[in-house]
Amino acid sequence: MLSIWGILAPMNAPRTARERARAELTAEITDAARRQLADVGPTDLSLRAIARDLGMASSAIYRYFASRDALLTALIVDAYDSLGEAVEAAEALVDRGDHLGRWMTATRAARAWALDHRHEYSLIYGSPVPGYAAPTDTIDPAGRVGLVVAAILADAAEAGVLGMVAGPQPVDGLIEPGVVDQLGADPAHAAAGVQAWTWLFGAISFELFGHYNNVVVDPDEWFDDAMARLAHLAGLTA
Amino acid sequence: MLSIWGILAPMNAPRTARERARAELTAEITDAARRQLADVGPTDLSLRAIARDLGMASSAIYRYFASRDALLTALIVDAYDSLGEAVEAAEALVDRGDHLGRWMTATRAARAWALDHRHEYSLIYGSPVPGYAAPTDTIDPAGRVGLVVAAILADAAEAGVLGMVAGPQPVDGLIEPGVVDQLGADPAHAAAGVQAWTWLFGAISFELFGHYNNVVVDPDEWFDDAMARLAHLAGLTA
DNA sequence: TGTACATCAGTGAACGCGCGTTCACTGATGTAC
DNA sequence: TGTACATCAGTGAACGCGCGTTCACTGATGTAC
Repeated sequence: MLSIWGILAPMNAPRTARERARAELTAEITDAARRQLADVGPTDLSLRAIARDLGMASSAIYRYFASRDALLTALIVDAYDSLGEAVEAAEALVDRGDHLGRWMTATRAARAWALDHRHEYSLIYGSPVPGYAAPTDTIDPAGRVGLVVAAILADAAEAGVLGMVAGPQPVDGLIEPGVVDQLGADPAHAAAGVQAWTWLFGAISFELFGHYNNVVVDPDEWFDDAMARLAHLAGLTA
Repeated sequence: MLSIWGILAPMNAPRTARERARAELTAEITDAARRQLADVGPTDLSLRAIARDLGMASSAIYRYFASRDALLTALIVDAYDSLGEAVEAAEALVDRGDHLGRWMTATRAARAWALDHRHEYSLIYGSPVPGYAAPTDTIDPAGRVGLVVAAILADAAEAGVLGMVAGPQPVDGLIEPGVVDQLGADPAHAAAGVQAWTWLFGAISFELFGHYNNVVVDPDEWFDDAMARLAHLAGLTA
């Protein structure tokens, strides 16, 4: 029987019963918080309500999270990771050579995740939670979807099927050099990629936040149309 | 001496001292609320704090607004109108034949307004305020910026300088027929216009909500580049 | 292997806060005769 | 023009609520000899 601990143990294994219990309860708290986010929005998320849900004293939460903000940070990281995983998993199933298909699948997966996790989506792509300052822990997970987009563009470039960026060519230096490197693209396509990334979530936010009410007929069709156009914009046609 | 009341009087003039006082205090309340929004975000907006700021009893607010939600609605309408006016005013100064210039000016004005009114922007384009359901009063003011965009495209079409929508042509029926009519465009350009409208605010939100931190070098340049590309997408090249 | 001490988890009461909303009341403004 | 009554603005106290966080304490788990 293969244990996951056998693999992970070397770095930070919960060895004692206490440590195991601690890891489990930490997870139970974030789970309860996520459950609460299903119907309540980040601002109304309440430590006391979470404690109630778990049948424990509200003060007990403080054994696991230093403050409400610390819990929020954990939830934000989890949300980015959950979204990132959903997008990566969906995209991984598509034929590597079908770059446009990979883009459409990845973006549809992002939208589906958002529709399924509306308040978790708000947590990461909505207006910032008042009084909360995101620590640096959130930077890496936040980049996962962007990296998927970048990989698609990079693969298309390598296959020689990446067209020019549509419209006026972006000047150099728009994107931080470190980020351009990380994306592994030429500056023009890096810029186009960041714009595609922006507009992907712009479209999802508009839908989720109700701006398409009485404007767009069929949100599914509409999204596909927008994403196809975005792909074209970034030079992705096949 | 021309009085503004002389012009507006016919419809709903505050004739008695009482009515005048009422109109003034209503304005003072929303002003105080807006002042509070300068540093506190929609969710934390407090009736009691507004009353304190005006030196009146918190219960007095209820003579002017039925509830916190009613006040929020007024603020939302005002914010849409303020944004709409800023965009309309800026755009109106540009040579009518310079369609691309009108687009760039309009979008820059939208961004400038957002940067100057961060929390008011959140109020209208951020995540919905929890527990608040937007009434229909907000629909018309919300459309003002969209109409400016539409007018630019329509004028370009009339002048015969509106190119095709970039990328795959949008299928018909994506946008509600009533809205297409209101925009006064063919269905393809109506769709492109709504996408441009979406992505305009997508870009502004990403900037305001911090997603460009450590990604984009110069937000001004970046915005212009994105908007130029968007214009191209909608067929606007001159 | 058993004991003595240190560490940690969880409790329950309390602190201090601010909020939206209601209500009975006082005093000023407006209206009809 | 003056009086009698109705309408409205604003007050201040109260209701009922929930929140994040702290603190002294009890009991269980882990560790060193």
